[in-house]
Amino acid sequence: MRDFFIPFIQGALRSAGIETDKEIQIEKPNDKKFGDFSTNIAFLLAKELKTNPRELAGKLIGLMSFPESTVVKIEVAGPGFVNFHLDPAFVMRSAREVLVSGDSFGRRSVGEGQKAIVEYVSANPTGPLTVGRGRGGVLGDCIANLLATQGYEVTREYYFNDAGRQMQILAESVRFRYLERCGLSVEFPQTHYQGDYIRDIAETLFIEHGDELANSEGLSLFKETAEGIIFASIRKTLSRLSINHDSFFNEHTLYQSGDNGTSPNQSVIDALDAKGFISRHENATWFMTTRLGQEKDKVLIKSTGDPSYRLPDIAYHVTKFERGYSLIVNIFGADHIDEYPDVAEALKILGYDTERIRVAINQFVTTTVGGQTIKMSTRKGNADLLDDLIDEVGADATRLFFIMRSKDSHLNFDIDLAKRQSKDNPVFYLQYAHARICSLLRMASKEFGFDADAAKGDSLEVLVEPVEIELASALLDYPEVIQSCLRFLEPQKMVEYLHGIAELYHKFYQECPILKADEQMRTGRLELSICVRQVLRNGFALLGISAPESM
RNA sequence: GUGCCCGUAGCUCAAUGGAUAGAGCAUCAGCCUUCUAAGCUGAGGGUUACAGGUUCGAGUCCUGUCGGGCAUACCA
Repeated sequence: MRDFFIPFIQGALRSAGIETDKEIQIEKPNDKKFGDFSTNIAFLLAKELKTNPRELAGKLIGLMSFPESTVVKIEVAGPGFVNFHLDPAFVMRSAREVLVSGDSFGRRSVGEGQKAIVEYVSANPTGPLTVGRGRGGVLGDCIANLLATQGYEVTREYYFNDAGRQMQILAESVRFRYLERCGLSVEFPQTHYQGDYIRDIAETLFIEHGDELANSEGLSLFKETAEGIIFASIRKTLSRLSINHDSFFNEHTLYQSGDNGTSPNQSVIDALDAKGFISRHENATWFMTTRLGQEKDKVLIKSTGDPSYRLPDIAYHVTKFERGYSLIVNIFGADHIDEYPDVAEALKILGYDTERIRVAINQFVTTTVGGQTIKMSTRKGNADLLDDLIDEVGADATRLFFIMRSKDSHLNFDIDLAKRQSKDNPVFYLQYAHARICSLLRMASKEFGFDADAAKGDSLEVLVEPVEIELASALLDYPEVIQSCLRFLEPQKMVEYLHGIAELYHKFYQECPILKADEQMRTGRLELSICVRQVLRNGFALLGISAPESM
């Protein structure tokens, strides 16, 4: 809807002989007395034109003319806002687009022909997913969904490492538990994974092999078994939340030589070396980040000869560019906050355009039960598990709670609140609105033979109640909400928006009789209801929550 | 110590640099012989942690102070 105004404002600017590259901002005033839309363009230009905003605004509205029955009033208000008042019939006519576009309402083609990659979760298979990981997972998944609506060809990728030190500790942990299971007395180190799932894996091995592994020193069977079981459980947990990656990138491939005889890791070292950013001392290979103003250099290859996590991280990102992605989105937890800057610096040195990369860092999740905070740690085995959370509150509530807050804020996941099957739970509020419409349409079909699938929106224009106009106008904001979510990588704005739609619908439902109205009015209100249902459905799909037809 | 995030109603949180800072919960007062009351209407509740600055305009941007979280590894 905002786009509607742009050409007219540009036209007025041209007529006034004003050239500017300033972005024309259209906003929806909070207070309706300021019109349906407004622009602050006069403020933005007043300074460089050495005039006052009110005067400029007055001049501009004199140069704007809108088609019949679209904008009914333009006025200058306050210190220089230009406010537009729409013809309600224009709003209702426009709302037909929701019906016409259906499931693709809100879609755009701006990303057409471009590949985007979203990397999220990326937990190493050392244990079951914790609640904290879920937040990044849902955030990444929603961002991928949002990008897909804009025409991007989206890859959802999971990056993992099954070769590092943590996996070694995992294998040893399983072996200790296995030896215990064989009846041998061993001391389980505090540094190792304490969780019960280690015992379960050991039990699996014991059932399959009895105690015949007790004397072998090799760890590979322990590691492979653990990895297989844990990875399967991670993927199962994710799929419960409708998170399904289509690419799993194993860090190990970065160690293997390609066609040119060098590994991606080695290529990074060589390239950085050529630029003079590599030094070798103390038996290690260093990335000279001090040349970039940092306090210390960073180790890329340890004195053991193994790369530190930084090197494959850089090499991994190189592959994202080399695989042809024009948009690269990374979702990290706050604990990895120091990881990305070094990667970005290295990529810049190697000549890659880091502007294509967008990083979303989500803050931590604390869960509270009965007002008490649970601290989490995978190593100590007292983590609150994502699976347990889903068991308790359901997949829809889990997803919604994870994204209903800004990623920059700590999330306080109140399990008691989410568990309550009552109006306190925001997911019910949204879903109830959808179910209510479905029920209404079922009844309309039964009583009047109303065919929702055949509705074209021809009767929308008979609607004149303020709440009806407001609702239709709000529905038309949906495409812009998607763009806003992407601009800030904040799907939470969609939750807020849908909540507002649900609220307006409930109000409309309360104030306006639908099935009891005369035929024309009834049809118009049913059509508006279908529009609402469509926007809710589309929004729910982006957020990955279900749209129940009855509750 | 340094870097990043946060500090907004009793609680959990919103608010592209815009006009009188908004929702939900909780509290209080109303609305079902009427399409789903899992709903709606209304009321109370604020020096946006504090002090400066930038400008037509600051919760938002800049500087500093205080408070909380995270990170500061040859772990990932």
